[in-house]
Amino acid sequence: MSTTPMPGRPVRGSTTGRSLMAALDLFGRRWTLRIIWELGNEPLGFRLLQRRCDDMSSSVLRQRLTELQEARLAEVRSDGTYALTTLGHDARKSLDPVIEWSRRWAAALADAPPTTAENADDG
Amino acid sequence: MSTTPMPGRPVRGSTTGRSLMAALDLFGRRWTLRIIWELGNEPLGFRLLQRRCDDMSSSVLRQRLTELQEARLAEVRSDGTYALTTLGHDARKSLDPVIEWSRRWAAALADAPPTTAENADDG
DNA sequence: GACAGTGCTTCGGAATTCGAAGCACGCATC
DNA sequence: GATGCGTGCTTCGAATTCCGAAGCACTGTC
Repeated sequence: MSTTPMPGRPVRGSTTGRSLMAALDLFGRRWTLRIIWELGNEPLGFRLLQRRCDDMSSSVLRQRLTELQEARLAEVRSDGTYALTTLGHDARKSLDPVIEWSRRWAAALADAPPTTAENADDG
Repeated sequence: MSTTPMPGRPVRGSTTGRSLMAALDLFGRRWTLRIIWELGNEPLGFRLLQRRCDDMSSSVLRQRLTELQEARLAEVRSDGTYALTTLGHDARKSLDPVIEWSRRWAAALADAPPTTAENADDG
């Protein structure tokens, strides 16, 4: 454990350790983006957060929460719930353009549906 | 195969299929963010792209490239190199704030260095 | 033909994720 | 004080994903 990507130290699969690569590595882990997003809406307890994340595995959630805490993006509040730190909220806000893009993405795919094989005509 | 997250269809572990969740799932796969980033700088051939991504596994690169093509973010050009589509470049641009955030992240951690697991319990 | 570089595939092993179960705890109700 | 419920968190076997080295077919150069 404790392989949390951090700026300034080597990133998984890399030796550069540039902050961007560290961020890309941190965010490129399953559920991390989603957790930040859900936590950005409101502080949540462990089990409720798990439910919000499509009932993701509790073991992985625990690991992600630890990573997020080590990376100073999340913290435990006095009432026991998890919340984003100032840095965490800042990160979540940086995700806003991605959110907007996803809408354009959906619209673009709707306009020009993929003609690939596996996507048969479903009405 | 073909588990590429797409807006409008169920996302891995989910049944909502909202475009945001699809995007979060797509980006939350190892190397995906990095590939988009590298391809955003310039079109690259398979092996060169692999090198740019810290010599990531070719099998995974192949899979990511397929997913990116299915998601209409990347395409193969006439000269055989891979490049981002308009949608892909749009996505990469939406990542810019994340880049900027990663710098602030590095700066914040430098100011208040992590207490590295078992720490001196300061205040 | 020998050599080098390309995109891409295969495959055994390592790492990550999953999912269900369980533990210790607090808090009501009985 | 026993029962039931909900919590945060842990454990662990299995499924999935990722890794990494090797190899194939093809292209171009000498």
